[in-house]
Amino acid sequence: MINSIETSDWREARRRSAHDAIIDAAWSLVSEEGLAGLTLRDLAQRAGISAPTVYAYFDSKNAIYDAMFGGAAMDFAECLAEPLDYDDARAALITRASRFSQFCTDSPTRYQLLFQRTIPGFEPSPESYAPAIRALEGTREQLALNGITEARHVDMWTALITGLVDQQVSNDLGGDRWTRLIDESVDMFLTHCQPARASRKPASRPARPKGAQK
Amino acid sequence: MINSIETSDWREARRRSAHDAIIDAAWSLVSEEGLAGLTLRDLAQRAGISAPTVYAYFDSKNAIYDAMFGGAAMDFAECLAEPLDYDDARAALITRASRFSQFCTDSPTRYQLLFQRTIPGFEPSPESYAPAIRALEGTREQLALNGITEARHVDMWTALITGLVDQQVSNDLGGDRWTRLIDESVDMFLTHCQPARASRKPASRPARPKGAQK
DNA sequence: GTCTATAGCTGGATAGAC
DNA sequence: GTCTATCCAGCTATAGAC
Repeated sequence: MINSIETSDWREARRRSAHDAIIDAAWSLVSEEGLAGLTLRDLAQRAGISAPTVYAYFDSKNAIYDAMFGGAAMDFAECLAEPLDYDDARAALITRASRFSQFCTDSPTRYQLLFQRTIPGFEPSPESYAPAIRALEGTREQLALNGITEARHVDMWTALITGLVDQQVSNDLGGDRWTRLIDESVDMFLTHCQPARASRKPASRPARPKGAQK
Repeated sequence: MINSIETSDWREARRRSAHDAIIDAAWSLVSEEGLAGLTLRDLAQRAGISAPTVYAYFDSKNAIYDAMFGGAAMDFAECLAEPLDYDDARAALITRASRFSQFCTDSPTRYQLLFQRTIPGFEPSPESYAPAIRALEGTREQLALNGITEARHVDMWTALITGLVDQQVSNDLGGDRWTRLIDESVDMFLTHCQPARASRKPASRPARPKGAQK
């Protein structure tokens, strides 16, 4: 990608690409067999290497899960960090919720890994977890732009949106039975939480014209 | 329990109690080791029998999960079926949501088994699943008593409540960070969904004075 | 770094005596 | 129905040659 790299970076790049190839194979595998269905043998076969070779890149099976988690968390943060329409705080909030929903329904396996802790002995490392925290911070800022700052309202928001997504993923995969309710749900939420605002579309934006997202 | 039972019922009763003892041991085990941590060896040890003896009562490991699921589903339906205050539809709805929440947070493992399908090869049998359907029907009726009949509003309700519970179970086990938001969330929901009603407390109940539950 | 071979373990399920 | 003994499959992870 970048011109003029040194010899040691060469090796590093090669190693990194093999590393990534294994993770790609892992995603491909779990998308078919489920998260718990990941085995080193199958993974190695799909990656075109032998099982022990995997250990040249990862210390353990959980290290593979952690790398998957870390990558997914970064994708997640990136997905939500893309610029929004700052002229309409409400529209931006809906967009954000839709992106979250889209991200989750795009890959239920990824959703399961990131948001439902279901793998027996696995806990993500703090490094892998960090981007997810950044994303929540972004949510908080986005809500603040809508005049919502109370902690309990932020909690209501996360419950509302994850509830919709969870129902969608659990009970209507591939459909839109719940995700299509995002608009109305956000309306309901804003009408309830926005303090002294009668109509839905805010006439004046609350402070801060830039820098909401990353 | 009942007087004058026949000899064949004796045997049946004994068998049933052994059956139940195994399921009890299974719940005890998964509450410590997690749902995926259930193994026939550990289960047998906790039940005070040998591993193969388990097969005298269950055809397979999944049959054990199914029995657990069935019992939990019946408890669930029963929990929600207890009589409510029919004088105040809104209060009854809140009570129902609180019971659901309580039921789920009482035993996260049971919640996981019933509502998050996370066990690799396991699908509950229709018989085991039936009570859960009954319970959802009860929810629908309870919502109808609040004047809420549109399908999309029923879906919004389930998403809202499961969202709160899910966040509670996932991120604040043992606390009440999200469950304490039930009241306010129900208010928000009713204010949004109740068609032509300005105030929260309905002056007149919509039809049907009895038979909401069960 | 990559392989073959295999250790070491744990799991579900079965055989057959009692 | 209950046991002991065992089978067989699958897994993660390591050893050691190349």
